[in-house]
Amino acid sequence: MATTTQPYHHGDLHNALVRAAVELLEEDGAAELSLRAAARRAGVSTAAPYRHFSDRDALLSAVAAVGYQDLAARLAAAHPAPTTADDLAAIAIAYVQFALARPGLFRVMFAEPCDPTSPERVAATTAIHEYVKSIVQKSFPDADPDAMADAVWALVHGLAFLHLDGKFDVISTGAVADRVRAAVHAVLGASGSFATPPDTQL
Amino acid sequence: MATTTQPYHHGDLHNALVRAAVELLEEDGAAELSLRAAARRAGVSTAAPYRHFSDRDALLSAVAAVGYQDLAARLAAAHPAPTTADDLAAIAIAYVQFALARPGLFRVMFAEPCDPTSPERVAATTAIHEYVKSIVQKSFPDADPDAMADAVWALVHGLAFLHLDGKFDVISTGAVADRVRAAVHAVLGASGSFATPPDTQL
DNA sequence: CACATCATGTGTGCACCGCTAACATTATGA
DNA sequence: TCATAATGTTAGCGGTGCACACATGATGTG
Repeated sequence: MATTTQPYHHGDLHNALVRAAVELLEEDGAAELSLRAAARRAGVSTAAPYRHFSDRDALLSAVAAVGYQDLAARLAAAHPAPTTADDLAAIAIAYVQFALARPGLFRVMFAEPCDPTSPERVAATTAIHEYVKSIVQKSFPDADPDAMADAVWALVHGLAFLHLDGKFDVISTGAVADRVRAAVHAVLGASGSFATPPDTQL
Repeated sequence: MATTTQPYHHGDLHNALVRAAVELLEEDGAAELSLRAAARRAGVSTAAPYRHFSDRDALLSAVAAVGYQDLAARLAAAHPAPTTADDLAAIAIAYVQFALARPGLFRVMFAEPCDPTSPERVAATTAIHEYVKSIVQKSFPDADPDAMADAVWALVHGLAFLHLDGKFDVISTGAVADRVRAAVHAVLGASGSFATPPDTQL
């Protein structure tokens, strides 16, 4: 029989809270995520979440973890085995568009002054780091893999944040993609055109 | 004579609040900036700030604006007229160290879901953008200036954020500088070692 | 100088927040 | 069977952003 009366115990409140939190972030990308709001959406009292998360930060870390996985999936979908600059640009565009499409989630993942030692977080971010490194090793076999991985992630991450914060005055999604592609190509084809060293210069 | 009794009118509450807010951010880089805390530090009631700032966001924008100027000064001090990759690396290091030394301020400048149309903000960020562009034009005369400016700012900005958020597992300040330098050099010397196009590849 | 006006301060109150403590209910296993 | 632990509830504390009515004093006009 259907139970119109809610059972006292939720059953899977932990996951329900994470899902509710993600939904709230999707709906209002600007607003801060409130533990109480997540509880309301999950249909429990305001104190219930504390049985599953030690504090707000813990819920945020769990939310961020699902965000990292979503992001990884998006990047993999953008190009399975990138080798050329254009392949990398496609992944960069996917990264930036993830940030623009889900700003609330993206900020929780990266802009929140959270506890960076949360196991969920470190596992997910380490995975991203390894992913970038593996790509970089194939695309730039002669470069220092660690340094190059840092640089590529930073480039893409920086593009995402600057676009997200409106530091670049772009509007349409298509224009964003073009601009990201141009930036990636510019920096990946730069060393040849680097200004001549001081001694031979005017 | 000294006036131990505070006058009813503050005199320059606007600037006092901005200064108080910056101080609070410096003292506790992690904490959220509270309008009430800034008011307390400035020695006025909790409602007084609303005579000078329409809401919390407006104060944050003012705080961010001074942050942008400080940052610009730091960058200019790092190297007055960069042309080589090492010059650019020095500026990148200054940018990252600004973020690490003043995390609260840096987050207000870039990580806050604020109104990006605030005149103070756009003026300051446009100035940074122009600054980066002028540097890039001298260092990479053959590159598309706009695309290259986007890329360079994004690279440096991304490095700052990833270090700030602990996505890179580094501790000492010196190690951070080395790692940033390596990243900048890696990406600025990459195009020559780009993997050969698919047709000639295994 | 007298005085109206207005910018800028204060006090109070509301709704919301994170978090805790004490209590209620139900699932679990000895 | 029934103690116990897990997981819910209600109530409450201090903090926050913000709006309202009111107090104060600087400023310009007769």
